Amino acid sequence: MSQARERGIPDATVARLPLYLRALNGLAERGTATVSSEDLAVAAGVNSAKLRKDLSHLGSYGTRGVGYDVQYLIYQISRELGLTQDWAVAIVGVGNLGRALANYGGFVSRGFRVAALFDADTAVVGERLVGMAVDHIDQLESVIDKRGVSIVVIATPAAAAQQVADRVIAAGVTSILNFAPAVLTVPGGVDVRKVDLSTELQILAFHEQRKADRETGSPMMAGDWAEAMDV
Amino acid sequence: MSQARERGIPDATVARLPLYLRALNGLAERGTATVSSEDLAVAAGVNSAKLRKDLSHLGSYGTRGVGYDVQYLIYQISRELGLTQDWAVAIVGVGNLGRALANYGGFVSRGFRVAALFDADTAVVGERLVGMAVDHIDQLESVIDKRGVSIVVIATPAAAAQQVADRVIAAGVTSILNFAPAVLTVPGGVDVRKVDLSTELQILAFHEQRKADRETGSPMMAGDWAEAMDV
DNA sequence: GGCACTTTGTGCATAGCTTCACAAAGGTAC
DNA sequence: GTACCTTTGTGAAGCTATGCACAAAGTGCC
Repeated sequence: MSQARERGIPDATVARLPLYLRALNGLAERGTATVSSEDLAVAAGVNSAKLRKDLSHLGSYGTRGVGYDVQYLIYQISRELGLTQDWAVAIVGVGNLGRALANYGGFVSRGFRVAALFDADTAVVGERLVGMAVDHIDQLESVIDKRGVSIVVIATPAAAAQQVADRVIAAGVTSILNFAPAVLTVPGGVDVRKVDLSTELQILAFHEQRKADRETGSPMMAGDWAEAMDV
Repeated sequence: MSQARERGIPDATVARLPLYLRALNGLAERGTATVSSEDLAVAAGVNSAKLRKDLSHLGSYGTRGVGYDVQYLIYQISRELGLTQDWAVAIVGVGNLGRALANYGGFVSRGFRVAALFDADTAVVGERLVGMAVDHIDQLESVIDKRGVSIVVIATPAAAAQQVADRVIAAGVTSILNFAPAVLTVPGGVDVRKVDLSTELQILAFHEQRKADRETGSPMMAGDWAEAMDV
């Protein structure tokens, strides 16, 4: 057991725990009782040594010669991730994306609950969505406080994102998931994660282009950029 | 100049280029002509040494004592990311998320174009969205081929994701952006990036819980897990 | 031209992450 | 109980990424 459990799980490990959890839930649904690190690693799409090292950060929950008890490991990971308690999530910005998020099934699953919806557009305020009325952004602070919201999802246009972040932080929120394509500046102690669709596409485009270059053998030269850009 | 430009930009750098590009576009809109690594780093929310090292991988595009020409750098990064050409993107799965993606403004911006929409539900097929009719999934291969689609976004339920991936790969696609909460198994040479809402929330929950633990000083004990889970 | 100032590009040290490889530990069969 | 098999947990090595700190290179003033 040695130095495990001493609080200090690497970020890279934390980022993979949800992946393992999903794989384990899949196994549990199919009635599997125990699983080896090798099999679980395949299901999660990672290297088995990495998987074992990741799990060893939580404690020594496997049995040598046998593997891991699926249910027990699900519980331990859930507990570590804080999913054994209920998190009240607010979504700010009920446009296309905000609606999609509110309706997204897997979202509301284990541990998370959409507790508030906000929008600045009075035409949207009052509308009901997943059994919840949309509140006006003016009520942000009071509703967050009243409903015990601890995680806020920002799905507003980029221009509004920083302002929303400032307000929810002032209201005591310290965890933000940002879908707006904007860099948020936040004080220390506040966690921001961002999901950015165009960034992901651009990364894919980079690799796609590289594959194409390799085939044709024409690594585009740094030619007349002014022409291409008309500056 | 030394060893730059020798093809082999670190993944971590590639992942940040879109961030720099966005910051630069912001500066360009405000009419800024040149920018120092320090200022650009602040705008992008990174360390300036890291920024300079990242940019040095593309080549030596700055001027000592002055900084970087905003327009020129925008062009160089765009070119490196492959945004000077047009990418035809298909979205598979026109549910809430698929619709949100299709309508998402920043998505269709620079370099990307929604060229096809697919769904398995005949009630959705034929519907028009962003000037584009939804095709039935049966037409997947032929439409991908006809419209030159090279990047596919999977926004289907998890159960359908692998099957969709197999089909688009068979149709010649080698870049996939996966929004379905499923691990995709793909052959070598195919790039998959995944965006997972519940994973992000779970990571936030982990940190949020840890903050709470630190305050109350009650690091939840590994108690009767069977009770909590009812197994 | 020379000097002072600014800012890039990068060598180097450090930190963090990944992977290998194996000893330790548990199970099973006889 | 012993021998053998399986699989975990982890030390150690290698690799990648980060950030400091500074020499090199440019600008502009006089």
